[in-house]
Amino acid sequence: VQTPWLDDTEQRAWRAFLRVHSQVMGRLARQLQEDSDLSLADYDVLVRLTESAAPTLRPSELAERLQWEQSRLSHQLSRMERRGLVWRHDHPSDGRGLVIEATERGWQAIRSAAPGHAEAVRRLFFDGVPAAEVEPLARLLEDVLRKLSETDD
Amino acid sequence: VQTPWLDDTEQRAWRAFLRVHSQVMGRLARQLQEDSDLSLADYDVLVRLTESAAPTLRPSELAERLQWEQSRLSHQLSRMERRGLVWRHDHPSDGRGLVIEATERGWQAIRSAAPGHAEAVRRLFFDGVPAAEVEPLARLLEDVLRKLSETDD
DNA sequence: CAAGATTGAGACTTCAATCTTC
DNA sequence: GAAGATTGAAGTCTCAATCTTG
Repeated sequence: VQTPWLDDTEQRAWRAFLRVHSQVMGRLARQLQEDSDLSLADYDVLVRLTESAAPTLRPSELAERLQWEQSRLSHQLSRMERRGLVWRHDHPSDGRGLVIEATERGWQAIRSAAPGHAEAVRRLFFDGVPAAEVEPLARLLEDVLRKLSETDD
Repeated sequence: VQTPWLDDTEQRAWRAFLRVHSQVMGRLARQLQEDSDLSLADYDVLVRLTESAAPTLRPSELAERLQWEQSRLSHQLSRMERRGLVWRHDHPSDGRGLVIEATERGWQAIRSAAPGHAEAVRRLFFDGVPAAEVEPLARLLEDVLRKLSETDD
């Protein structure tokens, strides 16, 4: 056990991390909304749904991939279904469950939104990162994730 | 102009960045709530308020430091005032404005919450980062921020 | 009773509209 | 009219409670 406080460099890194996240996400959200009438949550759901090998996913599986709570996903799917972006039908063999599918409208939305979104991520985030540091950064963040998955609290 | 897509390494880095943020923030929020009955938003407001050299801040100045919208801050201050964490009084010289101050209860809350929060940030984030990479990481993120501040969209 | 999923209430954020004082 | 700040409505997230089927 060490002193609880962050040292100056940690403080700088941590505050910069938080600011980068809020700045980039804020701008990405506005860009997506204006250009494609999608929220970031809509976008993430559609990405996971359409990048899946299978044509449909169960809510629990989708929640797992998004790392969302079931309840959050359920509310989100209700809103997206209302707007015609996804479908819910009964699971073919498990009467307790459902199966989620992107509608044609959902596919069109994600196909038309993806290039602009990816371009924005590159412009807002990666333009500030030297090419040679992208791989080390990915590694560092993946190491943090690995550490996190080993602890409960 | 290049291809709009992210390459594999960028994709890895970006997804890891998002996951680290949501994982860490989710756990920090639960820790703060359970140990100190504060939300992350409460915590951030109190930090800015109590780390200020002056005893009070105007809402616009506080919003600037938090990088929050005025409206968000106003709602947040209403909730915090209701719970006795901050005070709003009329600005001494500018009749349009206000001045915000942490109450004694607010000071106690932040003093008692800060060590546990800092410890959690270190454990959840920095334990996964080699000491020699903290400074380069801070630099990298600050460079991204600098780039961001130069662009509008 | 477990698992899969939804629901409703309450807290939080955003946007546009509003109010007051300079 | 512009600046400082608040308000209300609509959308979103979390938590606990609930419903249905295995």
